[in-house]
Order: sequence, then C-alpha cells, then structure tokens
Amino acid sequence: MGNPGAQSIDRSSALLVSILQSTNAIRLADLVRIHQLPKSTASRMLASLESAELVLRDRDGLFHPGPAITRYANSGRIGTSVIAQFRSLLEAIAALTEESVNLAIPGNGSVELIDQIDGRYLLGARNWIGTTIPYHVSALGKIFFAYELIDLADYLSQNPLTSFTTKSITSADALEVEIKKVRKQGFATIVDELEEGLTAIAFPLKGANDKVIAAVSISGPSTRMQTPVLEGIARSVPKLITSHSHRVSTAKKRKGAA
Amino acid sequence: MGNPGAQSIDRSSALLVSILQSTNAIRLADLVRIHQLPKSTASRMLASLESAELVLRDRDGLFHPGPAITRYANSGRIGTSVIAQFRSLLEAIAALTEESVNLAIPGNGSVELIDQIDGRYLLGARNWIGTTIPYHVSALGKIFFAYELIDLADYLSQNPLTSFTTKSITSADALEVEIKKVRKQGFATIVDELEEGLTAIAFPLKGANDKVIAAVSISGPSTRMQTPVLEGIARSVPKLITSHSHRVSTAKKRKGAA
DNA sequence: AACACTGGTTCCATATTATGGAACTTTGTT
DNA sequence: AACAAAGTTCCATAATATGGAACCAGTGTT
Repeated sequence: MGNPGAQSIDRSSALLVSILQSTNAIRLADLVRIHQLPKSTASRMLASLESAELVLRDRDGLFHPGPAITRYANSGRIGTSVIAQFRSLLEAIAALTEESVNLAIPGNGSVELIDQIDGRYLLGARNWIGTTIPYHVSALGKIFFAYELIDLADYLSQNPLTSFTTKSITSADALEVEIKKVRKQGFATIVDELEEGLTAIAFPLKGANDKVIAAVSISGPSTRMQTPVLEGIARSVPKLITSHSHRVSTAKKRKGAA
Repeated sequence: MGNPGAQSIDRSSALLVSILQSTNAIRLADLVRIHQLPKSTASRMLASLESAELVLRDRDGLFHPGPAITRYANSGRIGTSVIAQFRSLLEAIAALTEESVNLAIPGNGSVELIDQIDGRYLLGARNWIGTTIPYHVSALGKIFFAYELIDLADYLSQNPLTSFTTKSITSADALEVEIKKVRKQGFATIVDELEEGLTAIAFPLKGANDKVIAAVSISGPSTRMQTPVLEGIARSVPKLITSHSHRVSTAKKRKGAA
C-alpha cells in the first residue's frame, strides 16, 4: 500500500481483503482494531463497499464477501486470469524441456491443476487439468507450503499424510524438513512420491507485486528425469520465469510502485 | 452508489465490479469509457486495487480479478456467507411447511444447492446439497431467470433444453412465457418437470441492498403439494421472508442508505 | 523514416472530498 | 437502572483525491 492519491482506496481495499481472508465472519470493531482506523472512517467505507455488493452484512452485522464476489467465484471462470497470465511461459518451458508442464493454484485441501502443455514424448502426456492432488505428495504442493500460500500446520491438523508409494513423505517432521529445503533451493521435487516412476519439479510464480500466486511444474518419467536433467531445469527455468515476469513496456516504470 | 464521503471508494468499487463481471479481460480504456472517468483517475485507482491484489494485470495490461479474490474463490467457503444469512429463515420455512427447504445460488450452467433443511416426512428427505440442476427444469432456476441473475438468452444459446420428464419445458418460447409469469407472481413452481411426482415452489431472496442474491425452494411429492397447499405457501412464505429481512436493530436506519 | 494515433502513466495546482473526534443510538450486561 | 460496547451520523478542517495537460511508449500508415 501507499499509493499516492489513493489513501481511501488503499484502506478500503485492505478492509475487503481482510474480509476475504478471514475464515469466519468479522465485525466492524475487529476491522477497526486490525487496521487501526477510526470507527467512523471504517463504517463509511464498509457502507460503500456494501452498496457495491462487494461486501455483505448479515443480520448480526457481521461482514462476509459480497454477492459480486460470490457471483464471480461461482461463475466457473476462476482460473482463467492466472492461466492467461502464464500461458506463454508454460509454452516456453515446454519448448525447452520437452516434458509436460502444469500450472496450479492452491485449492481447498488439494492442489488445483488449471493448465497444462503436453510434452513431446508419449509417455507422460496425460491430461491432468481438473485433477486435484494432496499437497504433501506434490511438487507443486511443496511450493505452496514453502511460500506460505497454504499453512503447513493447518494442513497437518486437518489431513492425514496418506502414503501413495513407499517414497511418499508420511511424517510431519520429514515434511517440515523438506519444506525448509524447498524454501532454500527455490524449487521442489517429487521422485516416485506420488506414483512409482513419476518425477516432477516445481517452481513458484509471482504476480505483479512480487507475491507468489501460483506454481508451475515439469513432470515426466523418473527414467528420463534423472538428477542431471533436473539440475539443468533448476538452472534454466527460473531464468525463463524471471524474464517472463517483466512486462513488455511500461512495466519497468510501474515496478517501483508495487 | 452515492455514499457521502466515499466517492473514490464508490468509483473504484464500480471498477472492480466491472472486472469481476466481464467475461473476458478488460482494458483501462474500456473501463474509462464505461464509467466515464478521467484516465488519470482510473489509472490511479486500478494501481491501488492492484497493489491490494484485488485486481491482476496481465502482460498485455488487461485486468482480471486478483489473487485475493481467486484465493477466496478457491478456498471452499464460498456459500458460507449466504448460508449463514438465511439459515434461520430456512428453519422457519421448514417449521411452517414441514417439507424440505433448499437454498440455492446461481452457478456455472446450473443451479447450485448450498443448504437444506429436511422436512418432517420421510418421502422427499434426500440430501440435495452439492447437486446441480439445469435452470430450465428447476423452480429455483426459473427464479434466477426471472430476476436476471442469469441471462435467459445466454443460457438458451449455450444449453439445449433437455427434457427430464414429459412435463419439462423444452421450447424457448414456452420458457420465456413461463419466466414472465414468474416475474409477475413473484414465485416459481415446477410440477413433475424435473422428476415425475416431484413438485417444488421457489421464492427470490434479497440481500441487504434489496437485490436478489439467492433463492429458496420448498419441495415435496406432487401428491402432497396440490394447488391449495402451494397457494398457502405462496401466501405465507413471502411474509416470512420479508420479516426475516428486516435486520434486528440499526437496520432500519441503514435501509435508507442503500 | 517520419508521422499520427492509441493506450497508459505521471505531474501538479486546486478545491472538493475524505477525515476523525465527538455526540448520539441501540443493544446487551451486571 | 445504570453501564459498557458496537455502530452510525455530524460537521468543521485540511488533507487528499481530482482531472487537465504533458509525457511516454508502442503500432500502424503514408
């Protein structure tokens, strides 16, 4: 935040985001406390957001995401924006690696695959879009843990670490160690952890303001994806990602803003 | 719109809503045209919304709903706000009618059932939550058409009017006539149109600012739900809905605002 | 190549508009 | 009944949003 000439929008946006993020309904007083705003200001802002249907107030005065947002969430075009943003990157990665490339966002309890480019090989070319995979056996999932799009503790408390193969990580301690490693390296891998013979490597993808919003994975048979290949990918793909994230023109200017 | 001391929020909210509603990505210039704003103002506002992650700008400068919203849409707690808001109403209706009562919101291509209270009878007590039903064979769906939460023309152009029983409406003309009737009466019915022997009656539900955001249906076997019963429901349930919608306390004040 | 055109961002003087303290309502609690 | 807590409204003040103009790319067009 801190956009010149947009204080009120910054503030009201922050309120809206709080409402979107909070698991349970939230009161005006809570918002005032969290954001350190005068009651009067917050009240006015929320009234405005409410009349735009961005926020909904229930009979008890609690705030919820509003109809305008619910409508969008229900419209079935959720992933499209992220897909559009990263399509060309996926293509570039697929061209480079010749393996299947997937785009994912964090979903409710499992990784949500939203886009895919198939590789050259026949083996591994199956379509994963729409599939959901538990976080702990997925390279993409490890990325979401490492970059805190999903809270590891939360996940552990709600999901058993089911094993898919003998290589699957099934202990909380081991998973935590693994996540730390991912954070350090900047990428995540699974080798035979989800399915015997399947290897994948995943990288975080940042949005405009440098926050991780999605992840991309390259996957293929473990026989093809040996250590040297993985190392090559780990070296080259981040470069592709970085160069992709620089928007064509006026982007450089705006970079400072975010 | 038109909240005192919140012009900028009203305006930026309108921009955000436009972005949420539009099927395809949208440019700054379009938004400026639609909302009759100076470029400079719109540019500033969108930059602010972007830094709050409410809006996402792709490499081509096109606007999409942002990560904060996508995250919420993917979190699996979409319907909860609406459910919370209408729970007590559903209970009241169930107590009165003794039949199964359902709450629905418009979904992608089909009615989305999000809450249910079972009636007293054994027949008809099956759980519909999560089920999706085509609009044209559902009383709830007819409500969504009538109150323009779903565009009838759009729907007709994308979906065949599949027949479920011999009573199902399968011609566009007949459906349009039916919708007009619904709009006039203020409620919708299906008698044996979705399933032989199943009758349902549905009513619109308004949010805080008097716009329809959801619908409620009462359904049971056609043998029990004869014309006199339906007439009784059509008389009594709207009263329940109205009395429910008056919020307990400060609501009366705020009513004027919206 | 030079030119006009379109889409977008930045600047800055101006006064409109957001601000927040205080007063006021309403509800729940002891 | 009195008190506390949550929320809304009021209003004088100045801080902040505003929008025209200048500016900066790209993208055709001749």
